[in-house]
Amino acid sequence: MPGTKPHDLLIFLTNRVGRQLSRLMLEQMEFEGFLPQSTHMGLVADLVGNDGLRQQDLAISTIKDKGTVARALKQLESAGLLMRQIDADDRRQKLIRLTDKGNRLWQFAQSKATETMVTATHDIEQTEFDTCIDVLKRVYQNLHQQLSIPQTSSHE
Amino acid sequence: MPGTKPHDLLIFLTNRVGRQLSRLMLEQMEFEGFLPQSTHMGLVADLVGNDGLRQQDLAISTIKDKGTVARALKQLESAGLLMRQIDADDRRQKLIRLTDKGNRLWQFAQSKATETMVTATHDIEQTEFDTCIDVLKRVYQNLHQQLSIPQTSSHE
DNA sequence: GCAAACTAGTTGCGTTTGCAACGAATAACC
DNA sequence: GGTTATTCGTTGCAAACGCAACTAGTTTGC
Repeated sequence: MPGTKPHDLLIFLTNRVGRQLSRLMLEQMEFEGFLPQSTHMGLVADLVGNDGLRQQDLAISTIKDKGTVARALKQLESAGLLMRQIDADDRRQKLIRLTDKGNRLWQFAQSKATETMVTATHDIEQTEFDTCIDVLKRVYQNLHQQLSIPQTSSHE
Repeated sequence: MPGTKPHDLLIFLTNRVGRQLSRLMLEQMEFEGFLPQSTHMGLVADLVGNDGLRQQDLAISTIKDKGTVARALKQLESAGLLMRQIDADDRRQKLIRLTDKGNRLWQFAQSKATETMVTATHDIEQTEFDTCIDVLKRVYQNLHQQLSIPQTSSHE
């Protein structure tokens, strides 16, 4: 990627590394008859240890359209990986909770991820890697607020 | 994203930050009547200062299917942003070169990217950011070899 | 020189995705 | 209390993507 200024690299590097990791990991990810996709795993990652999230929350954190989230959750539910329960306090929203099988999928994914990550980071020191993760987390947080706002409905 | 081990974060962080940056930047990217998409900009980024790449090369570096690349390049060509010229030495392959308009698109994109990147990195020190870029570059390189190999045709 | 194997790019097809329109439930306003 | 505005989730639709089959051009082996 020559000809780019440093700050331009981030958008291409994140997109490409993300796709690389997704492709390499997902091809090993068949779990009890279910073939998860990138979208599925992103949702599961947020749901681990976080019972009771709403679909809207997941759409915002994963930066996916709420329709996309709805469909992916439906598939995960059909596969028995999570449950969607209508909130009694506000019957519009559904509260989402991983099942035991969903949690096992997450454990399985973590074990499978190790090998790929060893290859990916074999020449990278731990402190450098940690800095990278930390920077990405902060970028994510900084942009998160930008992206959440657009609910300023255009009413004409 | 709680409940994750450090090395698991990379796949989700890269995918999410990549999508965040793509969405924020692309919505400002209309250029002389052309509305570029993430795939278009990824290709242009590789073509800047690199005349004569083949479609196959671009498919590998951007980690996209060659059909996807073919279609995106066709659109960029129609918009007058690049030219595809059949290689006289090997008439199967097409050599790709940005036009002046294509180079102007890149300049335009860089100018538009600045504001978003300032927001994204306002609380991040330059050295940290550089380390992050460097780590991502190395991860990209390490995985690149993994992904390029699959041409070991299964012949049975 | 010719047939088989291979490679670069294109195209058809099914899946995934984002956008927009919709229905149901709640909140806000008078 | 009833009307209007918002919000959450679903669904229709069109665009984009990956896979696989295909065409055309090149290389290999005899």
